[in-house]
Amino acid sequence: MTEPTRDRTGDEPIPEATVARLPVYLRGLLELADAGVETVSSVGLAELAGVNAANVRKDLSYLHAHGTRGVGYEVGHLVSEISLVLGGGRPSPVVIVGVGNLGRALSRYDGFVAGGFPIAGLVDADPAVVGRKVAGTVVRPVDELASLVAETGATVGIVATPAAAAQEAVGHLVAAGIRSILNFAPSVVAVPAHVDVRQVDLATELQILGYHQHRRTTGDTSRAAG
Amino acid sequence: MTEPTRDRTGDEPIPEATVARLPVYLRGLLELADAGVETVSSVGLAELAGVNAANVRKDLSYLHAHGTRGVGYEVGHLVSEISLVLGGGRPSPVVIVGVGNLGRALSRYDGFVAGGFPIAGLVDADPAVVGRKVAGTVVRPVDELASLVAETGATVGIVATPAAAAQEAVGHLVAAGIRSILNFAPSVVAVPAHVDVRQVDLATELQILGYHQHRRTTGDTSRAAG
DNA sequence: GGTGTCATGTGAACGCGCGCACAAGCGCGT
DNA sequence: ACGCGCTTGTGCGCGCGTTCACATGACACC
Repeated sequence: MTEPTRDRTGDEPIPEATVARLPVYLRGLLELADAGVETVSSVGLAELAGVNAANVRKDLSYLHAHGTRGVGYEVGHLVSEISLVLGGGRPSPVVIVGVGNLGRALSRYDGFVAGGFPIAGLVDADPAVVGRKVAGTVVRPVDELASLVAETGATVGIVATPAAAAQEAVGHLVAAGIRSILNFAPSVVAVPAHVDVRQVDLATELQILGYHQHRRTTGDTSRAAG
Repeated sequence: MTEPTRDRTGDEPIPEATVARLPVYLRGLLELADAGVETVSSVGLAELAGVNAANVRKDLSYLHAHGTRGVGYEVGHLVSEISLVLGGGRPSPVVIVGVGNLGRALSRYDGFVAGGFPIAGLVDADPAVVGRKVAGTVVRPVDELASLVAETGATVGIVATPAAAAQEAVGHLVAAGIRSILNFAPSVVAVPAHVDVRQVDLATELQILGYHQHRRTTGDTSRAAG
């Protein structure tokens, strides 16, 4: 086992692939909790999350969520443990930059609030949009971004601008003190080292699907089935 | 898992990681083409895409897009080559299931059409939504999904329903002959082996960001060594 | 026409992540 | 009390992906 420098309680570096699966586990666990289930095995959780059971066990071993041999894991304990690791235990208000079609949809998306990410405010560069009320929140101008972040304690920024404005939007967010950014604009943005950006590109996802489909139809050797 | 037995011209299996980068390259190349640039080096393209230059070269080596030593790659050639690999050369109409906030935003998203994915139609299970016109298209009931796919030749399905309805929506799409699905619902869905599903979960992305932020603030290594 | 400069293309090594398979351990029934 | 069955926890091997480093080769300039 490659043991990193330290093994302190609470801040071992969890592998990125594991972190990406934790939210999926959490969703399944919350469903189980709603259904009144109190314990779950790695196999059960694996099916719920669509991954391998050994993978689940290894993932959970990175947390302090030990299970009971012969029984399984306690659902409630796992929920609180994963929630703690992912969110630090408290909600992270989100600022959305760019109130176009996508920005409006995101501001109304229930999953954010449910997942501990309430909408702290909306910002747009277009004067025609500023001042309008969207999803119960008044859209504010870009130059109020810093004060908005300060007031609400927002820690996450969502960029939902056109591609051409994405880099500028990110710049504003960074200047306002935001260090976690979710970028929906189809544009590679540059950020300082201490800022974390995740890219969500809808068209890219479709193009990846397109590759596989194109591959299945043209390079299809299963045509004559052998 | 497809059989990597064959190595014919035109359908070598391109590594998944490479496929995921090709759309990013394509975006950068289109910008260059717009700017009138005719050739680009692997270093230039790497900066544009935010990846390593050697990675770019290896990625492009999987395509039939050979460059010229000492000069670089021809932008136009790369564009057509990547487009061909990703889309098969022709547009793939998209059917959107679920016309809630997200579905409406997606139906109006310009990037889809620009990327070769025109909206073929909208479908919803809610009778109150069916018949309404969204983004210039009339929402149709779920039971017309199969005929809609047949009429429009749609090849891709987007699921933008609540989580509880996602599995059913996927079932309808599969039954209608769709083999490429982009699922925005926060739910793991089961599909037959010949169907390809990509998951885009907004809340999950935020939670991953939350982990890193939580880690930076609590397990701050800049504190004291040892 | 020769030479220098530059960029491609690729061989090899490193690291990460995944999955198998097994040992360790807990609980329950007898 | 004891053994049996179930499940966790993990060591190990394999494959993918990334990156460095270098040889190959084309173009431009003189």
